[in-house]
Amino acid sequence: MAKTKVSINDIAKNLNISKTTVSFILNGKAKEKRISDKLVKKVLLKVQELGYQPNQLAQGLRTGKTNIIGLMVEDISNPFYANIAKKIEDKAYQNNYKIIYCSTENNQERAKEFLTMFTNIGVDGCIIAPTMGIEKEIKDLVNMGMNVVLFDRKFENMSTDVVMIDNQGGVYDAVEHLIHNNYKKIALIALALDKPEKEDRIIGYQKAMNDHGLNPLVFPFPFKSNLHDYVDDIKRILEQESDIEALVFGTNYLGISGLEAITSLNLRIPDDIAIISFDDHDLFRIHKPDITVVAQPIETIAQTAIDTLLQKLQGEEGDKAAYQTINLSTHIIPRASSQKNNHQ
Amino acid sequence: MAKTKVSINDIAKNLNISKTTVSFILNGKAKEKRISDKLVKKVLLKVQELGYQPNQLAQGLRTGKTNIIGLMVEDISNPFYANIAKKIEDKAYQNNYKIIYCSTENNQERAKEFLTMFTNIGVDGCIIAPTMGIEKEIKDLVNMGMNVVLFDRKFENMSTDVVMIDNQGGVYDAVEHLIHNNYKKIALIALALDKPEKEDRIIGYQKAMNDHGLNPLVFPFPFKSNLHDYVDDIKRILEQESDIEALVFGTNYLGISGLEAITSLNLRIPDDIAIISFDDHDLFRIHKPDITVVAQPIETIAQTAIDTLLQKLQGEEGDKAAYQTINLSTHIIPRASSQKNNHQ
DNA sequence: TTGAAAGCGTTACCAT
DNA sequence: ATGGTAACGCTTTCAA
Repeated sequence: MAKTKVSINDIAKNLNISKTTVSFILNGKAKEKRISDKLVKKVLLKVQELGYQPNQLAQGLRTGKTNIIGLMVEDISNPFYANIAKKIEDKAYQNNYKIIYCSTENNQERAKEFLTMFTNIGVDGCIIAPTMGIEKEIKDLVNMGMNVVLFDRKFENMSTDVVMIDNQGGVYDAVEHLIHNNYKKIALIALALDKPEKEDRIIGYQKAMNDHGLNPLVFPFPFKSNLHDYVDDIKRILEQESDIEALVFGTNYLGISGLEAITSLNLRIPDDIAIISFDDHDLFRIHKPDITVVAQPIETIAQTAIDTLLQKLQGEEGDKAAYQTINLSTHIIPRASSQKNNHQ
Repeated sequence: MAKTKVSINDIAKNLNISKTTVSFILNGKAKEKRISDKLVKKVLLKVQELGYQPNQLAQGLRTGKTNIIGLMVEDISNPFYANIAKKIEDKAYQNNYKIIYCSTENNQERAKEFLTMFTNIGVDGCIIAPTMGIEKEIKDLVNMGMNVVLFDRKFENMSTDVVMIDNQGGVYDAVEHLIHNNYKKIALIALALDKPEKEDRIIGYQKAMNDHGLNPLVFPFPFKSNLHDYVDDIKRILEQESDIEALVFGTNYLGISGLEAITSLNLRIPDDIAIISFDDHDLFRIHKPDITVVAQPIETIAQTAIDTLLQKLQGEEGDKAAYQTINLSTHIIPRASSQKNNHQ
């Protein structure tokens, strides 16, 4: 911690005026308080000279506002979250907010501790991609008056703004895309933090399969902190279910793990097996063959989340009551991994 | 910001004792102050009951310690930095420190503003992967008594701890690896934020080439915030210098851009051109053929940086004077992109 | 037009 | 063994 910082008192003493006056000037209330232009200039000059910077801790303590936004994501090293974080941080910064972020690794305990940290530190609001099991804690936060915007996952009956994408529709489209390319035996490998029947990506898959009279085949996975563990699991699936024609992956790291599994089994994409993954990724774009994906509108998600929060933070107290759920749609980026060369 | 938080006063009033006593108990000074076990228990119980959490702003204001560490990196969406950030955050969290991070995008102005933000907010220390041109600001920070650990890049004559990797040696090894695999016309594509002759990765390349009597061919690049822009540049190079046999990339995103360029020109790796890149990446591991890399010891870098800082923060005032530069070495992960099948 | 003083939630010195 | 109170740096009400 910096030692000898110059405080508002130093400015005041140095100029033989009261710190009140300095504070007024610094907070742009000079006109309102009809402080003479001369004095204003003198103070501003001294501020420059002494390199005064307000202590945000004291400011925060006094005003109850810290200009800090808490951002909680599942895994900051996942490009999906990293890019959202970057965008959010950028926008926050432009509006004079700082981001204090944390990466939960889907650890419920950690997530809870981060939430109390947010309140202890006094963040003005937070943007959260919630993990399972922290519904109560978030509710408490909201009840205490914290401004919260959720994204990526949501809870039922929660009084917060939510930015979601159409997970069901995204996977539905993916399955249809495969069906249109003449694949029939299509399996889904997806994360199921909650019960499978409550996971939208699984639901979307099942709907699509049913609508086309095909048998669904779902492999639900728990979250694993070591992503490499998925590779072996997927290899096992591929070995046991060798008649699978196409695979849909519910997240980018499942897709990447799948790619590794497929490669190590010497299967060819898309001839032996077609694949399509949720979330775009450099790797999917550059891989040969390149991989068809269900792309999330990352920019829009970030933009919407931060805009919504800033509006709450800067808006009237009145409109705090109005909560909205914003649904954004995904789009398929068709690439080589989902269309057999010799087909049709 | 949370509204009705229970304060230490509430506890005191509720129990009809002074807040001093509560504070002593909460800070583990009960024995030292010989407070009765009964009272201690009663207070702790009430704390539980009321769900008291200390206000860290007030704590910070009073003690001059915030338990916040500032982390500044070039680009949080680069897996190299993201993984380091994750590791650092993890370790910090275990030691009851929070991370407030920011991503400079190599923007000098932004970096400077973040640094003043760090002091205004009163972080206890910071870990910085510095961009060019902020040498003076970092020096000021250090002079104010801030604990600073630098990594990834360093400045000369700076009184801070530094965690570096052997950039020269890493590239040197890469070049030798290629030479051993019978490549002669080896070019380097690397970032040069500073003058090329001051960039260790460029120096290492030149040394290696000279030591083996080969002509160096360096393509230095400025930082570009849109990484896609590199692709076209690299394509142009490949078209103009069609006799290049092997390419060394100075960073992972240059390597990825190179891969895109090579693919779009329909060149085969490693038969038409061999490549080796600095920094490992999922993409390099999974790409076909997989890409040889100079891997940085990410875990160790993160571990060393945070350990060094924590030691400073928690250690005696005395050892602040001792600064060390820690050099870690890289290692080559040989893969298919750097050895011709028909060679030898 | 300017200033004194209270107060935000803590900690810590000095009493008792 | 416990409590009163000043202080951290700032904002803001009230007074002059």
